[in-house]
Amino acid sequence: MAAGQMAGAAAEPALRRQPTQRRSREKVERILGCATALIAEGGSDAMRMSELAAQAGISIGALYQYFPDKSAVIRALAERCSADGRHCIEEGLREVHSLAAFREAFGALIDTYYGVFLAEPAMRDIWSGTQADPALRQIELADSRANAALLTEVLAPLRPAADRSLLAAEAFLVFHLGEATMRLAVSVPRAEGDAMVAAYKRMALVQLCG
Amino acid sequence: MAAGQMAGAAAEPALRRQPTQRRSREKVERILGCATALIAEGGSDAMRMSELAAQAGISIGALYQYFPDKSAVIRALAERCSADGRHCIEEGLREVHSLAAFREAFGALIDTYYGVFLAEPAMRDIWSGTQADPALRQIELADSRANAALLTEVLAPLRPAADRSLLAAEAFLVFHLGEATMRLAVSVPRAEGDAMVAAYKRMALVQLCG
DNA sequence: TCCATATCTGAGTAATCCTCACGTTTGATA
DNA sequence: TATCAAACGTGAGGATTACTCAGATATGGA
Repeated sequence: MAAGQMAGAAAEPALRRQPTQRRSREKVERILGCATALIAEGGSDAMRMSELAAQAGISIGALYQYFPDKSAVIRALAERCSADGRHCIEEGLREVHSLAAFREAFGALIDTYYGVFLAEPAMRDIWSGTQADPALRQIELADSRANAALLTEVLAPLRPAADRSLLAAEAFLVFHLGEATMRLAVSVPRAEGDAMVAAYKRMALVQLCG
Repeated sequence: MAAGQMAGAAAEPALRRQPTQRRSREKVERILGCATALIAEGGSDAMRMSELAAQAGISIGALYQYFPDKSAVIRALAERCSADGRHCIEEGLREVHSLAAFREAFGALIDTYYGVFLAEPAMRDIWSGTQADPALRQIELADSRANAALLTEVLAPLRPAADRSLLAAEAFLVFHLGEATMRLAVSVPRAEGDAMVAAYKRMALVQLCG
């Protein structure tokens, strides 16, 4: 799916002012960077729009010229994360032409993902608000579906006997459970978290590779 | 000075006023019932404390005599849910003395849980706010751990070769992923959700029973 | 230099959580 | 039954915060 814009009723755009000039684009980047830092500190609920504006070195009014509301800032971060993740998966599955290669590539992807989760508290917080904000939930579901489609595309030729649409649904679930595993793993002692990620890998591979 | 009913120095008690009289206890019940209805309508973020007081037929001040703040209402509902769930699991695993019986009992429990999730939108919403409110997260983690301990207690004798602490960690993960599966399953078309729950059962049983 | 357009500013508005000083009800006891 | 202290209830208002808008400032071309 190449469509970047979300389907559905005419929602407000993610950015109020289209950053045509380079200066504006840099400002948006600075805002998002500050937002990441503030969310990492105390979560997105504790992030104050006034504080964000101050950190970014602009007035509250200017901030609201770029983003229509607070949730749009969160959404922009989520979309950026989502794109990064998909790119990572595309790279990781590029040269996979056997089940053995798939197992190895999948394990490596999970390890990478786990590393990012350990390193980026802001990311954990953003995806946790997924039920409260329907727009954010849409992003997450679309993300999981797209990633599952990538998996399915690689897996289907390797498992010609499997029903393709069932495979897609299972890949969707496996992906979602990967995120849940990460969230849990980073909130228990490190050794236990590592064991959980390992257990998840086993479960996922049994499900995906049979 | 108020009489020293404060047990711990750090955390505020779930109920501000101890309901010594029957009238008060009934009132707490009515408040929680109205809260469930309001959350089912639009989520806990959209629940207004003033609206909750109006629905329960009391003033805003009276509401705050029972609950120290809004999150305490949510927590009270979460704790109630949690206790119900644990009771359900204890019942379901009572007479399990073989792996075959375990498989059947586990499947039945998941089906029950899925049914509750489909029927109770308020429950979905409450558990989704789990990252934003640390106290709620603690309840959820403690709940998962307690339930995993129940599973482990039943499973360990059936799998004497398995390492018990590893089994406990895996049961913890499996439990958590069950919740994640439910959340996902209820937000996709019914047929796909059913397929996901079935896939989860397979994965969980492979992991738990070998 | 002058003007049109783009961008910025920050005090103010509205919505909401929660408090507190004071009024009302209850039930044990005289 | 009458009394009163403690339990319970009330709702206007304080405090916080997302978001707006009328006016100020910066920019770049003629």
